[in-house]
Amino acid sequence: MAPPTETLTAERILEATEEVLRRHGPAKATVVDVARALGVSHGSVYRHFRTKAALREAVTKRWLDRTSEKLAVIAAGDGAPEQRLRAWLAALFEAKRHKAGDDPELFATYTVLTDENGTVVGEHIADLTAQLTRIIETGSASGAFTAADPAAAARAVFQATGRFHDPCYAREWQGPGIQDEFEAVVDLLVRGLAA
Amino acid sequence: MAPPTETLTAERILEATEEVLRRHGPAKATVVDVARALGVSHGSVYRHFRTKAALREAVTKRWLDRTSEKLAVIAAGDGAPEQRLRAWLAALFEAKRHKAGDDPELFATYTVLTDENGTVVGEHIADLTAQLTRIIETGSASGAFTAADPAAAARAVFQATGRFHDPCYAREWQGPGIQDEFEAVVDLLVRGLAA
DNA sequence: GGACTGACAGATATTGAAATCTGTCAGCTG
DNA sequence: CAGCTGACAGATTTCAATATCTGTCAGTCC
Repeated sequence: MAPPTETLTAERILEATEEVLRRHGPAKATVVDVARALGVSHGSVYRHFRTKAALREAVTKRWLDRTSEKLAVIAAGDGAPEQRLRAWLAALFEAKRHKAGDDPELFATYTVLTDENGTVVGEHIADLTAQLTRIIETGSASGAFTAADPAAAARAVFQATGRFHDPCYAREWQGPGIQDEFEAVVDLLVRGLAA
Repeated sequence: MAPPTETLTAERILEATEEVLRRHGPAKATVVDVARALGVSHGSVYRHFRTKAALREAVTKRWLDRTSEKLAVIAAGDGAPEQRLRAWLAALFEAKRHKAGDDPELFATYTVLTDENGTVVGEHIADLTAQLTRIIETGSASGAFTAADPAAAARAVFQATGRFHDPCYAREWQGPGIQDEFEAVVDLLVRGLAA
């Protein structure tokens, strides 16, 4: 299948694993499939990843990191904090909704993997919350927000918008009123922060 | 098992069904089991409920209605709207957390049933949101809240607190910081409503 | 004659044997 | 000798036969 005469790296294995997951889904994607896609024996894959779980965890981390990086650009922007907060939340929602709507099967795969890898997801959430904290801190400094504890406020904002980024709500992201609902929640939260 | 010489009512069937669900769990609870528990043939159960799904739906509705009724008392109370809102949300969270922590198996059963019965759950949510709307309307009238559209605000509050009542978060309700997180979100929302 | 039964057909779930997969490692290969 | 292979043991999954369940209805019993 793939060019067999090329050094086997963790990166190439991850790429092949994503492809296998895309093709077969999370339930039927095996380490043997990954090895076959790479034209090597499955023993070679175990040289780079101790277990199948570790391999899937690494794929999950890659996926989540891609989202983090995109949002970090917005968080580090230089607009008004309130606008940056709105843009950041909208981008998070849009990214998730887009993925879920575009390729529901792949999104289901992604959801299964995140369910298996609580630790990696926890780190991802910590990362996103840290980005939110920075936005709120900027706002507190400029007087746009009045948050005694920006980190706590960031956690509250993240949790209160869960309906618009948590995969367990994915099937509701295609409904008609969803955009209005998103804006209503964000307005309420921004008003609470600015109070 | 049960006294067989007594008229068979929908109510008695529902009671027996709850018991069977409690004992066997949602996957293994059959109509035959329910009939056996009542000392009748399963054909008799089908005289009162057209399908197994309808029977399970009726059980689900009963469960949800019990919660609605308890909360309606708080919603109709006569304290300050802000305090009533806080009390209502706290009662909703406490009720769910208590059920989930007390008897996780029964709660899992309840979760499976609600997943099957989207329509009934939708009505339940509409009911709860209507209660919230009434609280917010009172607050708008008295000047405690400034909500242009109380129904929309109610939906936003309900959705923003999903983490503290939606069963998909049940496993996180036992964690240590959860009470603080709940209060942080409620504070933020109340500030937003009062702004 | 209205409430109930129990046999039935088709759908669904259970079971256990066979196939596949995971993870290891001694040995091959370049 | 570093990287890879492929055979292997134990765990997991698949598959098909078997059993159980759902929903109906003609017939029984007050």
